[in-house]
Formats: sequence, structure tokens, C-alpha cells
Amino acid sequence: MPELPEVEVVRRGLAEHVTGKTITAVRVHHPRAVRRHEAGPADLTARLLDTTITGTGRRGKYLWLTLGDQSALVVHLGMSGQMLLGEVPNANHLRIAALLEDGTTLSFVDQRTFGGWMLADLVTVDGTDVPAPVAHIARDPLDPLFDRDGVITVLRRKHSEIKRQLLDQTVVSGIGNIYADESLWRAKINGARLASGVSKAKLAELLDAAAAVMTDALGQGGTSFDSLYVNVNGESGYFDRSLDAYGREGEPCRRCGAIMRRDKFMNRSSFYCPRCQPRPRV
DNA sequence: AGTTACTCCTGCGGGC
DNA sequence: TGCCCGCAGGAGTAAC
Repeated sequence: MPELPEVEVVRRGLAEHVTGKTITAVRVHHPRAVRRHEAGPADLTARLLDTTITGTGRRGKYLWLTLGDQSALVVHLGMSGQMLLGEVPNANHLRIAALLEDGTTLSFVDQRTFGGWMLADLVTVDGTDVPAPVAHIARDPLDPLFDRDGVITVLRRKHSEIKRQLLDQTVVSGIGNIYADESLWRAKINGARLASGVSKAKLAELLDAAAAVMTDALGQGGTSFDSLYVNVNGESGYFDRSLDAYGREGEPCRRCGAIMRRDKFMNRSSFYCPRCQPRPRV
């Protein structure tokens, strides 16, 4: 599941390999992959043709290629999206292919089709240029301009569970289910607690933990990475071994030894230590 | 207005 | 063996 570290790994790969190159052909193999491009597949391919990629950007889990005319190709990997250069190992999940001037192919592969491409204009939000569809997304914890105290103020007003807020990309971006559980474990907070009931100091700890765990994951290349190949479904992801909470149901807590538990929450799994992260009284 | 539930999608694994 | 169900989950949208 690509969250901030995995998306950043992809962005860096793209920055290195496609910046400065011109797109010479585009083919949309599956219309769903461009469903968020309002003007449709034909418009997207026509507008990408003969444009030059001038740079890359990312906020949270959104990434984009700037095209030099105040527009950008916005990419969201969704659950299983991959941006691949060169050979595509599983062509039946190929959704979009773009040919670059040097003969290489940039492919968007996406098994579950939650991700996609769209073209959008850049807009200035809070002093930073982002594509219009990303304007509502909050800064992520690795953004140099991330306002931790500002987020804490927002969280203190939320009458909603803290994990739900961690996953709300308009509050703080880049965090998905895995890194939410990891952050909560590091800060010793149960995700079912009300955000408004968590002290400012604890919220600061939590946001610092989120930044730290995602930095750690990024240092290990995300979950699994080889050049531009990101294996989103890979079992043996590099960072998997470093996970302290996610997927560890029934195993001993690495901090106190208590048996880790799993609860259903927001229709997804939450892994936590019942001793370090006691559930709130109902 | 703030918060929550629903929906999209595919492949895999468990149970019968 | 084969079928069905549940699960994985990011994020927009509908509904409370």
C-alpha cells in the first residue's frame, strides 16, 4: 500500500529518469485510470503529446510531473499503482503507457484501478504551487513547511477518533493505515481515543513519531524498491521487518512483551499493544 | 458545519 | 474441486 515513503521513492526515481524528457506518444489502455481527468482520455493523450517534463512534485500520497506551462500530470497510485520505466512484468494490469523521446516507456500499472492520471493547472496555496486537485490536501510531516503546532490545534478541536484524523488527508497527509498504526504504537496512543482528548504534548509526540517512522521507511527505500520498480504487493518488502505494530497480531509487543491485538476499526484493521496503548473507556 | 458511511476494484486465501 | 465470502484499503461523495 503506497503511503508517503513509497510515493516519495517513486517520485525520486521519476525525477532522476524522466526530467527534461519529452513525451512522444501516450496510450490509455483502461479508461478508469483517467476517470478523474474530466475532459476524458482523448484530451489527456492529446495534451500530453509533445510536452516536456520539467520536474516533479509530491504532497502526501499525490505525486506529479510538472510540464512547464503551469500545468502538471497528477498521479495517484491508489492501492496498487506503479510507475514503471522499461519492461512491464505484468502487462494485463497495464493501464497507461507513455513513450518518451529517448525510446523508454513510462507505464502506469495498477491491479485494483484505484489510482490514475489527470492533467491539471498549478495553483498557489499558502505560498506553494500545487496542482488544483491537490489544493485541499494538507502538508505532510516531511514537508519543510509542515506546521506541527497548527495541526495540533486542529486535532484538539476534533470530536473524532485520533486514528481517523491521522488518516484524514485534509488534516495531515501522507499517512495510511500502516504508518498510522506505527505512529500510534511509537507514541503509545490507542487510535480509538478521541483526538480532542489527547494532550498537546502527546499529539506532538504522535506527529513527531509519524515523521520519524516515515523517514525510517524512506531510508529503507519504502516497502520494496528496485530502481523504478516498486512492488506494492510484495510480501518481502524491506521495511516490513521494521514494522512494530502493523500485521503483528498475536506476537509480543517489542516494547513490553504483551500480546499484540487487532481490532476492526473504520472497516479496516488496527494493530496495537493492549498494555502500551490501552483502549479508552467507553 | 462537522463527522461518518458507502463505494469503487481485483486477487487471494479460508471455509464449506 | 469449486464456489462464496471476507479482506486488503485511498479518497471522493453521499448522507447523517
